[in-house]
Amino acid sequence: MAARTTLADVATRAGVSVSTASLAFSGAGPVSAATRDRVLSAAALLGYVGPDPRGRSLRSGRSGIVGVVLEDRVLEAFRDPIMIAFLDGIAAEVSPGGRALLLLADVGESPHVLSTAPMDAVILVSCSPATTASAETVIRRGMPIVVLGGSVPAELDDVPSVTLDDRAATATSARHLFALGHRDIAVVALPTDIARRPGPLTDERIAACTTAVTTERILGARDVFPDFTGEIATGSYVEEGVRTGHLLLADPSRRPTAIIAQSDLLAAGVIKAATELGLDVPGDLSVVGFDGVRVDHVIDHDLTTLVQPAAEEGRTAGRLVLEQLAGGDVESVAFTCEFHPGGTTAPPR
Amino acid sequence: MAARTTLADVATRAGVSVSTASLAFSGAGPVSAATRDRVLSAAALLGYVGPDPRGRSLRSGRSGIVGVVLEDRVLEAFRDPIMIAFLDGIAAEVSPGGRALLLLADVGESPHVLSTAPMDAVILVSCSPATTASAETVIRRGMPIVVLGGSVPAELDDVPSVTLDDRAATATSARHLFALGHRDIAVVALPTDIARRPGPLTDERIAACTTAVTTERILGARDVFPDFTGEIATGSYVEEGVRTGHLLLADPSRRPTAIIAQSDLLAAGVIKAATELGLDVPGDLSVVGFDGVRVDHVIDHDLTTLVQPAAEEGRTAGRLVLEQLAGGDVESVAFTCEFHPGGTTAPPR
DNA sequence: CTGTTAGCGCATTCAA
DNA sequence: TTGAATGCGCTAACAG
Repeated sequence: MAARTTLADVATRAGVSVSTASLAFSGAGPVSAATRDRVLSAAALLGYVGPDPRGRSLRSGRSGIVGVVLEDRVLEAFRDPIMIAFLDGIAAEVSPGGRALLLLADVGESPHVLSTAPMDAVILVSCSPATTASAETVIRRGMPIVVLGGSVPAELDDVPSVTLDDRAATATSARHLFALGHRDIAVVALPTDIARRPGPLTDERIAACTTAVTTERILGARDVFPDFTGEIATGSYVEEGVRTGHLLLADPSRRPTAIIAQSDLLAAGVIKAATELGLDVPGDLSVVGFDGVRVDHVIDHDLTTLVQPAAEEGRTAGRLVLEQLAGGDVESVAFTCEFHPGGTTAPPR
Repeated sequence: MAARTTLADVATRAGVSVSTASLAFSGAGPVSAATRDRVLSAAALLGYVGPDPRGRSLRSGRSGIVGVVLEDRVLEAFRDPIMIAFLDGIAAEVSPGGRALLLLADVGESPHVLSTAPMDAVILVSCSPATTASAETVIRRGMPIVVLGGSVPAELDDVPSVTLDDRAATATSARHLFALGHRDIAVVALPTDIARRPGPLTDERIAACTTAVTTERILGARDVFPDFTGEIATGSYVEEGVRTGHLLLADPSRRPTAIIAQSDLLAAGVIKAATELGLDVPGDLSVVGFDGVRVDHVIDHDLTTLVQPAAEEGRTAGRLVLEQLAGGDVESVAFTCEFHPGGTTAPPR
C-alpha cells in the first residue's frame, strides 16, 4: 500500500499552493480556469480522486453523514415495507446534497457506535425507550436529532419529530366499524414492550406499554369501543397476524365480528387466518389495517386501512435534519392518515 | 452551539496530559487505574462522550465505516428480501467490531459520494456495468472492495467476490423439470440491462445482456433445454411475475408446461397469474423459483426453488472486507445453491 | 486571483 | 507509568 497521494502532492505537481488546489477542487473560491485545469490534470496524472474525507471533515467539522438509527436488526426492521418507505424518503431528501446514510441497526446490541460513529446528525426511526436511552448519547455529542415514525416516546418530547395522528386515525376506522353495526371487536396490537412479549391484550399490558405507537392506536380504538379483547403480536409480520388471528377466531362462541389490526401486515395475516378457518371476509369478519402498505400480493382483498404518507414522512425527517444542519430552528411536523375504505369491512351478519 | 469539549479539555480538567487521556479512553496503553478513573470522571463532568471520530480517523486513517453500494434506490432494492438478507449478513459480521454501514443507494444518480464519503472499504451488492464504472473510483481511492451477489461482471474479475453457482443451480432445477417429463418450458428472466427494459426473451436480448446473474441463469436453463421462450421482467417483483406470467400463459395453444422464474418473487407472481387463469399449479403448470426466500405469505404453495445462503453470503462479504482491512490477502468465495423440491412441480398433463 | 499561515482533535512516537 | 512533541490532510482566514 503506497503512501496515498495528497492534495499537497497534486499542488506541487501543478506548481500551485495547497490552498489553491483545495479551491480548485471545492469550487468554492475564485480560481482561474487555467489554474483549475492545471490542478485537475495534475490530479488525474497522479490518480488523485479528490480531497480525503478525513482531513476534510476534521477541518470543516462536517462528515456529510446522516445516521439512521433502527431499533431492530436489519432483517427484522425491513420486513415491514413502511420502514423501507421511511428510509427511501430520507435518502431521497438527503442524497442530493451529497450526503450519505449511516445505517445503525440493532443499536441496543452495540450502543457504542452511537458515540464513535462519524455523523453530522441522527434520525431515530420508530424508537422506543430502549433507543431513547442511547439517544442521550447523541444529544450529548451536540448533534441534531429528529425522531421519525408513529408517535414519540414521552422521553423525547422536546426533540423535533415527525409524527402521525395514530389515535385519531384509529378512532376513524373504529367509528367506521361502529357505523357498520359492529359492537364486538378485537385488536391485534403491535408489541407493547421491548421484549416483544406476545399474549392477550390485558389492561395490565396496556398500562405497562412502553411503545407510544401501540398505546396511541389502542386508545383510538378505546375512544369508540370502551371494551374489547385482543392479542399482542411480536412484530409487524404476516405470520404474526395469522397466529393472533387464529387465537382470536378459534372459538366460534367468542368470535368478534371485526378485528382492528395495528398494521397492514398483521391485517393480511388475520385475513389469511380467517380464510383458513372458513370465514368469509368481510361477510363473517371485518378487518381493518394500518399503514396503507400495498399488501395485494399477500391477500386478494382491497384492505380497508389507514394510509400514512410514509415516503413523505421520511422526506420530512430528512428535511428537518438538513434545516438543523443549516442552523435553522425546526418545528415538529405532524402528519395525518387518510382512511381508505376498502373491501374488507361490511356490516356484521 | 458552544465549542465542543475536546480531549484536551478533559486532560486539563483531570490534570493529566492529552496523551494520557487518550490512552485512558482507548485502553490501548498502560495507564494506572487511578489516572484512568480521574480522566473518566473528568470526562463525565464535562459531558465528554468520547474521542471525536473526525480527529481519530484523520490520525488513525480509519473511519470504521464500510460502504454498501446498491444499484437501485432504497425503495426498489429492498423489495427483494434477498437484499435485506444480504445486508443483514453484512451488518451481523461487521457490527461487532464497532463498525457501521454506509448505505450508498442509487449510486448512478450521485456517483460523487463514492469519492467523497468517508469509508474504509466497500461492498458492491449485485452490481452491473453501471456500478462497476463507479467502482473504479473506489479502487483508485485504494480501498478494499468486495463484490456480493449472484455472478460477477467480467469487468470486476480480479476483485474478491462472493458468488453463486447460478448456472449450475438453474441447470439442476431444469433437469428436475426435464426428468418430470417437461419439454416445453418458458423462462421469466430478471432484467437484462440497466434500463430494465421488459420484453420477450429473444436471442438478441440474451446476447446483449449485461447482467451476469441473468445471463448465467439463462445459460443454466439452456444447458438442459436448448430452446425455450420467455419474458424479461423489469425487476424481482411479484407483480412482474404476474404480468409476465399472463403474457406467457394467455394463449392456451402456446402455453408451456413449466416456467423457470429467476427469482422466488417472480415465481410467486407467475403462480398467481396461473391461478387467475384457472390453471392448477402444479397440475397444469409447474413453476420453479430461485433464491429460497420464504414466499408462503404470498402463495399457498411450498415453492420448488433453489435456496441460496443469502445471510451467509452477506456475512462472508463482510468477512472478506474485514480480512482485507486487517491486511490479509483474500480469495473469492463461491457458494452453492441447494435445490428444494417443493410442491409446485409435477409431471405435465 | 493566488500564496502564507494556522490550526481542526487526536494517536503515536520518544523521553523522562 | 506519564508527558511533550509531532503531524495525519485539509480548509479558512488573511495577506499579497
